[in-house]
Amino acid sequence: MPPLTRRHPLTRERIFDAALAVVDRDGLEGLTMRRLGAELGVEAMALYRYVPNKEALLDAVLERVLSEIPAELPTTGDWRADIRGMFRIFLGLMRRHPRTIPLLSQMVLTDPAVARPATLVLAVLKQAGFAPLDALQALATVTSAVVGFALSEVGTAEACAALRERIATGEPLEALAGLDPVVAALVPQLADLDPDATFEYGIDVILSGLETKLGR
Amino acid sequence: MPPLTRRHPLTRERIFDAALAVVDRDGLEGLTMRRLGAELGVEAMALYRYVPNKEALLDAVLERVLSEIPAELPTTGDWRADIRGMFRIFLGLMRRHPRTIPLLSQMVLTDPAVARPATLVLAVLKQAGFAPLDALQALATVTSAVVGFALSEVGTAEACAALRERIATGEPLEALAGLDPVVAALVPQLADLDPDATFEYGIDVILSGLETKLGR
DNA sequence: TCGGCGGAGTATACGGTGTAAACTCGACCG
DNA sequence: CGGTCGAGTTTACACCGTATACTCCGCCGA
Repeated sequence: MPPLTRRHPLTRERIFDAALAVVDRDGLEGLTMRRLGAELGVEAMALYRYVPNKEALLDAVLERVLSEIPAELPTTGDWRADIRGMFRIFLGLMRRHPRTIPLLSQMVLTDPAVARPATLVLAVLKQAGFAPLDALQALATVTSAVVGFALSEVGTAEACAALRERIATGEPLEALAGLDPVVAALVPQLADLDPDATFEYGIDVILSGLETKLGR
Repeated sequence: MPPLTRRHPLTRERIFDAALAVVDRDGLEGLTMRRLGAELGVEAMALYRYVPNKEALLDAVLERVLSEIPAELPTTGDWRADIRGMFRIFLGLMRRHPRTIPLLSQMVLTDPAVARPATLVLAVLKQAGFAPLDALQALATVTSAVVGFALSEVGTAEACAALRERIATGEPLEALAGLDPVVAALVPQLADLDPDATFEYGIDVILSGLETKLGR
């Protein structure tokens, strides 16, 4: 990356790259116009020549993240495998940029950056034989689920770490006080759940559910 | 509600009620210590006698929302119907308080207010015959999905309204430019999707998927 | 009846935020 | 070589969360 000179001024791309880097490192509330400016060796107000406001900056960061989704994926002919693959790509995205998940969780289909990968899923579902309306609802189900998965996975991650520590030190969990003890005994085991296994479990559930819908 | 007097000072409960009211009305970023104080006829700093900081205030708002979940629900003996009912209760919660969804989407199971309804689901799954580990993973699947559903539903709601308008005026959708036209033609129909039907579709998918898991 | 005490709420202040408006100043073009 | 234009800076404002010090009322013991 060339240094910032009169001949190589700021760029929207430069700004968005730096913004994503800041978010990845410091989280969403660590992204500040002044901090981002400093990251680029520039005053905060310089950014406003390239971005109308902070909201637009965040939109662009979301788009930058989504752009990591390949433009097209090889389809195997097995729609279940294809959907599973897309699930995994999206989860990978969220694991690479966990601090952007609040952004990703609020994406809407009318955003072009979102519509593109969505049509990939739609195409696979259509090919699989889903009727148009069913394909749309299946798309909603799949995307909702994968966003929910990623949200709960990263959200629970550090909580689970704390939980594990509390269990190791033998400290009781006041969260479970007063609950049905038999059931409550299950909750601490959440800390031992393998995220990948849980994720694959969820995919299995949704895929076989979709299969049932398709067969009917 | 009695007026604010020396005999009836502020209360954590009063504060949390007002905070939820503000969030419901103005959204999360409309909730400000000063605004909340004004709402209660008090200076912002007065709140700090009852709440250590704003984060704790938001936690309490989340808890207040979750407290609307009934302490126990009548179980019908049909686990599928019971899970469906819990899905609907949770969705209702999010529809009643859509601006709190960013809060709800980040809840963790170690929070007592979250653990209580979670054990309700776990109990039903256990009763249905799920092995402990499966019940946990099924719980993760169900909660992830319902959070994802609600997120995408309210997130898409106003976008769909705009979409419908754009379609009515015949304006083309630049979001779909350059995409496979056959597939892209499906996307605008999202605006016509009935939220309830989409939601029930998702429940169907997950329930029949879980059933498959149970049968194996 | 009085005095002081404690606690609820206030006043003030500080560093941080997003951003509007005016400004500077160097590189290019005629 | 002088003017212009545009990238970046400076300054300013309203608002944010919150630390600290303050005020002042209502109760309690004497």
